[in-house]
Amino acid sequence: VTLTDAPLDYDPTAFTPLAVTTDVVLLSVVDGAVAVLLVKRADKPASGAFALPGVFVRPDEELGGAATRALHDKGGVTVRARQFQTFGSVDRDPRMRVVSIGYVAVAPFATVSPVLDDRRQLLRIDGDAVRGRTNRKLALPFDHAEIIAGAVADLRRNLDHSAFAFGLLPPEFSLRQLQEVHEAVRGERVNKPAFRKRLTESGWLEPTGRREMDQRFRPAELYRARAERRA
Amino acid sequence: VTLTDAPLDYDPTAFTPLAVTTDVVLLSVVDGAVAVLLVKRADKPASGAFALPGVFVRPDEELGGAATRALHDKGGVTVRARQFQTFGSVDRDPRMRVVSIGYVAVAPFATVSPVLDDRRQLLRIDGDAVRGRTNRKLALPFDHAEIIAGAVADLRRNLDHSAFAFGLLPPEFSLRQLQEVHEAVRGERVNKPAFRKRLTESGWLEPTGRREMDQRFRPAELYRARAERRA
DNA sequence: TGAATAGTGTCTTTCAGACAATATTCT
DNA sequence: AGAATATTGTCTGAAAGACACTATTCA
Repeated sequence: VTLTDAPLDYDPTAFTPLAVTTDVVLLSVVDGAVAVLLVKRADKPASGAFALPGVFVRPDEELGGAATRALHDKGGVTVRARQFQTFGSVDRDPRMRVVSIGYVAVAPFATVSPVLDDRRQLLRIDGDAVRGRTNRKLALPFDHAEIIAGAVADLRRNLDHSAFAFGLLPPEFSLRQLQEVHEAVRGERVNKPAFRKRLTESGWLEPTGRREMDQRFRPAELYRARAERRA
Repeated sequence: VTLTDAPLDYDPTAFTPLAVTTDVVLLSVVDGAVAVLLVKRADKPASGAFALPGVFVRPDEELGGAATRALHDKGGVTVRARQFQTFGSVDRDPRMRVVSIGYVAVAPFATVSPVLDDRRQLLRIDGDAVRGRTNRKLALPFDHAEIIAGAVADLRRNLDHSAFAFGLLPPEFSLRQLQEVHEAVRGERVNKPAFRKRLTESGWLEPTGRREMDQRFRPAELYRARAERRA
């Protein structure tokens, strides 16, 4: 079915197709701070500027598939993404009207680091701003700053309600690492005993029996995330 | 700027415009149950069936504006709507590819009741299903059942975190009414003293000094929602 | 043995649920 | 007075923060 011979609904004059994209915010924690994967744009507008990986949604492609494709083809990373908000201001793209469906994904630094180069960077988020390699505040094209802020807010909201946060860590991790991730995302320190008690009794964690290696002092127990929550 | 002479991005073959709509889920509480405003469709497909009020987004129209227009023109109600999720399965509309941005709104029954007639009905939500006038489960067109379920879940999540729930009540209300609304949305009873203490100390409520009238027994104090939260 | 971090115990505060008592209004 | 509901008080248990203590590892 093409667009032109489709039956019309209600008000025939109101129906004009729009450009639809997905933009993906891949978040990670680097040195105790939340960071976002940005890709240097090859094309106009804003060519050469760092921006979120995004693609136009194809007519026969699911929205989640488009998000995965954006992250894979432009970001070089293959992880699951979750829809969080849609951005569609009339003037958000200078070329034309573009509605962008925002997706958020998380990954441990080790998963992202192999693909980083001149064109792909994992940049620290400092409050509302993204800071570049030289610690300068980056001006992002379109409304990508707003999209990133929305993704971080979404991650913060869902940190406790889901297993989402484990995606920021390697498969095996210590409770200290988990706490550092929580502190980085929430932007504040948390109480150690309370955090440990809450998490170990949450049913999400499974002890591996292994411990940290190459530590200078007492090594920590390692845990992994359970696929299914358990009592 | 028209779509055809716009500059191309990255992969030129990937860019085809899609139809974009907003569908609005207006929720209210009727007789202790959550209900949704549905409108009888005038056009194909599924003409004559009850469905969510929705419109195609115009090229020069904000998304929120399209949601307001859908609710106003098709629903006959003028209230603020909030974006909650975007639905875009390839086959969700039999005519063609349509991406729909879901909005949720709330209103007291008294606001909606004047516009109800044969074509516009406020129907009770029972678990996952919508029940019609004759208490029969209604089969909704497209993925509107899924959209409604998403809106209810969103309302439930945000019941405490925002002033959103006050929109389900008239400007002045008693604590008992407020508790009934919370119970209807959450689908379970709540503890009365705890609820009262939590709400009265939340900073959202302002006593009006007035009380209920036309009650057979002791009248309850009336409150109104504060625009700004206060200590 | 000491440095440094992992992990635990205890006290206190806060908050919500359970239950019941008191207060108010109308018939 | 009595019915019926509004409002409040008290007890209890769960959970988190503050603080400090014990345990473990390596240099």
